[in-house]
Amino acid sequence: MAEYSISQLSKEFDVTTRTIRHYEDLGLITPARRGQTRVYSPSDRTRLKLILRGKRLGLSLENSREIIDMYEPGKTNVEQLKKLINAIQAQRIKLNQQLDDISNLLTDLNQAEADCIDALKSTGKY
Amino acid sequence: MAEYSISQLSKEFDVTTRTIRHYEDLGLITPARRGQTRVYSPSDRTRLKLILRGKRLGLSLENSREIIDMYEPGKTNVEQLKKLINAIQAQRIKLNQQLDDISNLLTDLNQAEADCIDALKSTGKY
DNA sequence: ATAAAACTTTACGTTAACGTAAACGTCAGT
DNA sequence: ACTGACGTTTACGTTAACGTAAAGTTTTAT
Repeated sequence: MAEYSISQLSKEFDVTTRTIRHYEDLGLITPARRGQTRVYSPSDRTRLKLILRGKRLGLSLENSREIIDMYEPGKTNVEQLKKLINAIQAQRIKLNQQLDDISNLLTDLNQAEADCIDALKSTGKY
Repeated sequence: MAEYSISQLSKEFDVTTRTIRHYEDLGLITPARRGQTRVYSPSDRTRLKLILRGKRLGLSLENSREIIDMYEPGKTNVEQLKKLINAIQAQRIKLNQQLDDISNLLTDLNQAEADCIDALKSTGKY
């Protein structure tokens, strides 16, 4: 089964069809058509997956597109490649910052939780 | 120096004063006033810091407020505490998902970069 | 004391990322 | 032939998170 309908993908990734069409409007996915109906390939599905992952990371759709386009072919231009490498560097920095933030936040959450539990215990209701 | 002006904070964290006032509008920070002028305490500063960290992690301001409020006092109600613990659990799950996403994305970026460099090498211009 | 810098409030504008509704085509099942 | 389920386009609406004036006050520097 190397094909998907829009509602299949919408169910699989738990997004609305409107959302998927929106991504197409922005040129993030360009499914084939059978008549008027959209037909999604595994590659289209992967792109959607990457977009959603980007979303979870707080990337803009524009930003996601840039990253996703890195994996595509036709990037033979030297200047393009150098720009991509720079973009990757920048992205890596952001991600490492995020890792740091998450680590800190998790620590904070642990502390907050411990405080909560202590408070509960002291009520004798835990 | 246990005080900060709005522009001091705006410079330190590289956000506009408008942004800081916006957070106040939403009830995220409530600085004291000297006359009409806002005066920020170290605690206010910390709240701002936490908000901005939340932003980097893709949290909404509302979401950030909930988390930040966890560290504050006056949460003596048992039900409140249980709700907080649940919220913390949910947040932890999201963060772990993010960790996973970042790890995957970093791997992808490394691969993309390697491909770029290979492509550059083959042009003999690297 | 006068200009520049920093503060204030009020309020309309903007962008991203969709939601929502209307109005219509197409095909499977009864 | 009719009813749903699924698909389509077009287009206006909405929310979050500020931006961007405008118009005024207060503080600081020269």
